[in-house]
Amino acid sequence: MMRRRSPTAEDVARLAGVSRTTVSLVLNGVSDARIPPETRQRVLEAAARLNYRPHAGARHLVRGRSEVIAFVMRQTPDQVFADAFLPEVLRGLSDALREANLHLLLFPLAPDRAPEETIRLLQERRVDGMVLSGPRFEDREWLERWGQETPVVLLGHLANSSLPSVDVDNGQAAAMATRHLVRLGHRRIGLITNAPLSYTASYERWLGYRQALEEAGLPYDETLVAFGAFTPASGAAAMEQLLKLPDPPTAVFVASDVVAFGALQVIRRHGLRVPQDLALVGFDDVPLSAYLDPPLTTVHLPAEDLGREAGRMLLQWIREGRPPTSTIRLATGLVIRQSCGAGGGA
Amino acid sequence: MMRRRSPTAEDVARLAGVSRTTVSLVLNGVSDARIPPETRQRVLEAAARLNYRPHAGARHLVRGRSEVIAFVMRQTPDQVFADAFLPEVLRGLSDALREANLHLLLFPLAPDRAPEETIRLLQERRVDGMVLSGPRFEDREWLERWGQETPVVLLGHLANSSLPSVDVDNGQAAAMATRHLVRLGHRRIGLITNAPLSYTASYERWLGYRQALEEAGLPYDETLVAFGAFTPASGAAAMEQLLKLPDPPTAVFVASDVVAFGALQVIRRHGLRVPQDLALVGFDDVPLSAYLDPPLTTVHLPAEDLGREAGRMLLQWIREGRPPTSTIRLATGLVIRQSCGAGGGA
DNA sequence: TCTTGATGCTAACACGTGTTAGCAAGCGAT
DNA sequence: ATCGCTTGCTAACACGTGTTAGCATCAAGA
Repeated sequence: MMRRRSPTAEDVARLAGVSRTTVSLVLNGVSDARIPPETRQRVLEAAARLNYRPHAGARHLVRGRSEVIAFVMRQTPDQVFADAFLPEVLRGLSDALREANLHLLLFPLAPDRAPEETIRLLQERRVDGMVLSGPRFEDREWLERWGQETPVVLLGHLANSSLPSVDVDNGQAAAMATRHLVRLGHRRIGLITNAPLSYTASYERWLGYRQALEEAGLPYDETLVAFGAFTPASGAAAMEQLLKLPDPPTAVFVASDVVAFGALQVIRRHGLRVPQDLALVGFDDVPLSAYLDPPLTTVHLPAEDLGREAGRMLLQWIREGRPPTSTIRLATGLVIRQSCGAGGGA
Repeated sequence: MMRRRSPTAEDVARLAGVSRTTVSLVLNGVSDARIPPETRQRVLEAAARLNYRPHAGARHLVRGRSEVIAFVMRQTPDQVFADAFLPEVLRGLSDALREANLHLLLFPLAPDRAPEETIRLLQERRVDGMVLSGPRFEDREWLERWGQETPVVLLGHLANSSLPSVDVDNGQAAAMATRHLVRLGHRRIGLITNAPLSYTASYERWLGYRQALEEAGLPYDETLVAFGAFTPASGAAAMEQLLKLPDPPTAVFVASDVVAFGALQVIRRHGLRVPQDLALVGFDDVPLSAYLDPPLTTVHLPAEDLGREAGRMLLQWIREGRPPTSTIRLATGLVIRQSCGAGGGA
């Protein structure tokens, strides 16, 4: 197990019978250094024979670029839904970064912890950029400051922030989901939010819901709105509240699949059938919501695309040296299954 | 946006009125260098004032340690179940690594891609170790070779490999699940595997199932075994096959929750009730299986612990300089809900 | 024959840190 | 006065790479 020293450019140079400089010029393909093909060949062969790999640390030192992007996860462990998409997001992101030879360094940062420690580590690593997934309100200040020195892209939305971000078009999506219920003939349509309205995404979905009602000439009835908070349990409580109403809704848009799971449980406990007695539309298209009974009609969240777009924006910033001012809002689609009552094949 | 040069140890030295060596000695807390408290204080203050952070690349170069661990994800995007646990695993892993100041560098490596490219990157980065999640049979050779030079821990199991690994005790778990059904009085207990038996985990669960039957004096009936392959669709097909039997089982152990989702759908389509007509036990305890109808009784997979243990083993190898020969098998627990017919509160 | 310019290479510096060997000053003991 | 020992520091090297300036050699042109 003695860990032997890896070959250096010096070793390659010796084997090829040239100087280390020449090795560097050849391997980096410097074009204005006129190296004749035969020398080039000798160097390449020597490098291959020794299985030479340039030392990333040394390269970082001299080039000033670490070729590393930090991925900071800010969501709580109980925000299950966010978790469900993490792998997809990571795939999209690393896909986008691959072409630029950038790598992802992971920094879990639980929301109940102060960011100082993580900031320190980010600085030590001299990361070339950062993607923050699930920014929180309290993060605004340090993020803005950080953004002065290093490219940052937010995955999700942060109010009053000038940083570029990638998110789903929550308003459009929620309106689309609600419109779908309107089109199916419902007049009393409830809303269970995915989180308190202090969360931007939650607020935007609420706005979309209201907009769709307004378009349809339906009144906004406050009693038909209940608040979830990430978990199925919260969805169950919210649904209980709605079912207790003297005149309960005939359809509910639940702005999170996971929250909808709890809601669905409660509906069943009350002996009601979905969609006959109560129609349901969710949000997120969690991988397993297709396998509920009944399969959940829901808004599809393009997780991999979100990651990929975040990667693209970051690359753009890095390449051009200044932040793209834009904020990207990805459109979503409605996945019509059976919980809304419009489903085929039930 | 001009990216200004970060302060170096030299800058700190100048500000504190000492040499760079002294700065290094103070900041690294070298104990046998007798630095008087007041000098120490001056250096610390200067470092704080300049917000000095040592350059990780330079450190890597001189120390020979990158302080980075590679996390290689080998699972396919459609192995949904693996995805579901990734975030938890990552949390456990990075928790364990934090104390040693190690960080996680992510390498998605789709199973249909050759590993050479990734190997090259791992070598360039000079990672201090690696965790491979979801090793595949074809990976054995390069992994063994890699393990000669760098610490590796497998998350999951690889046949005929001498590398340390962390996995769930599949046999024990499957036996426990099957025993539970036996105890509930079932005599004809079916099995739907999570994957073809060529997968180690699948094979071990099959063995555990057989063992439990044998303990109970029940015959092993080949016709009661159907094969799933990761997806709900495969579970649906397998369950169709079992229900077509002249004398179908009264209970089925499905060795994967996700596969069980498909199976459950088919059961419902046949107009059968769970657990009254057919009892079901799953495997994995996917976050959402608690919200099925009925909630799924299942074997809990301690994902975060798996990650943490993998981290611990890796640290041990790094510290002691030689691989721990052991393979860790984490015990699991049965989460009794309602699909098995023993559940409370239904 | 001398100049010019291209060709094919290399010496040497820079990047920011950890670490070893050792230097100067002070001080007590011989 | 000399020796030895401690205290408090620093000079200098090493780590592996990218890059700039420049050095020989040779051929062609004046």
